[in-house]
Amino acid sequence: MKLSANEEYGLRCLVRLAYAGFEERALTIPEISQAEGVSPAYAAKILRVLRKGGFVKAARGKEGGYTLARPAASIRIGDVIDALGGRLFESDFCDTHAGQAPICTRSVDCSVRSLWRAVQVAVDQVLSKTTLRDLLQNEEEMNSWVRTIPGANGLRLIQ
Amino acid sequence: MKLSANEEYGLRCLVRLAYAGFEERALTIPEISQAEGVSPAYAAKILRVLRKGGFVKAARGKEGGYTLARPAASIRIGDVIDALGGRLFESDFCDTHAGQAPICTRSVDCSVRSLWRAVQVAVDQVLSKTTLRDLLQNEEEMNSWVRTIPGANGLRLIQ
DNA sequence: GCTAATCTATACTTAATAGTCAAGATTACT
DNA sequence: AGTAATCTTGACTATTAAGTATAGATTAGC
Ligand code: FES
Ligand code: FES
Repeated sequence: MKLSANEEYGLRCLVRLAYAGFEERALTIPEISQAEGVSPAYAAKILRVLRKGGFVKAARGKEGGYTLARPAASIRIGDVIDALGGRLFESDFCDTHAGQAPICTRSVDCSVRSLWRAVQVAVDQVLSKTTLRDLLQNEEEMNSWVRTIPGANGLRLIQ
Repeated sequence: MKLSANEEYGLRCLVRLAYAGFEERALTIPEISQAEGVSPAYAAKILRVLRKGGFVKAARGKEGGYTLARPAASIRIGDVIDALGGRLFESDFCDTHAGQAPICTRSVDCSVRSLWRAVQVAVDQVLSKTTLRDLLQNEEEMNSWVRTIPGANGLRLIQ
């Protein structure tokens, strides 16, 4: 249960593009790569995923670069994370368990599955209510915003 | 953001041991391996992690096998998952970002970090309130139980 | 003490993810 | 048309996670 490298860097690239969008500015791979501290080749690979997911668009040639494909407020972070790293608990998760025969406690009636589903729902509750626009604020503002997510209102971010 | 194989199988092994505990029975590696549909060698590897985490204890020799190290009600699933697969967002996560120089949007003031923290809190809210004892019920019972978790009360398990 | 059943430890192989490289395609500018 | 800046693609290598193999240690029962 780890964030993948794609998720970590991909989201950060998107945020950076969103900021650049304020000034109607496209960012090139070298710019993004340097800003995020990853190699240009790797940045390119990540940007490709984001492009195929429909979150950014690219312009080639001189004066080219990447921009958001649509307004930050209409980009759900949940969708972004799905594109970059898949879901924690896919709906076919239990079809692909290792063994064939005596799967789980009681096959079709499994409390563990219920737990995983609950965790996925908890994650989705945060990620599907957050848009890229929401990430364009400083950490403190973001902390208080997160507390307003319905269903997650008990969240204590300060440990 | 995927469940690791360790997490998936490790938790299932624990649940099985908990059921066996009802009858004061130890389970051997061959038994567990067959029940969960993984190789004996792999089951052994997973059981070792669980043992080192203090969740199960092993008895060697004839009549040996694994049993829970303590009552199911005192085994928090959050702790189990931590031992099996680490946390989504470790506290030093942002210290270990790739590049050195211009980390994240504004280094010490990062909205992305706040979001990851919120996701981690959401996950913990489910996992730290669930004990192994809670998993010893059927799926339907488990579903309704999960809905009672404070802060997660908006959870809809049926999609 | 011997044996068979059991766990334990470490090393090894395979598969998946992370990250790099190089050749090609597009565009703006002159 | 030529050139330099840019994205695009697929193949490659490196690192980590998943899974296997093997030899050793412990215990119960005879
Ligand atoms: S049936 Fe998939 S976790 Fe139990
Ligand atoms: S500082 Fe770590 S995600 Fe921004």
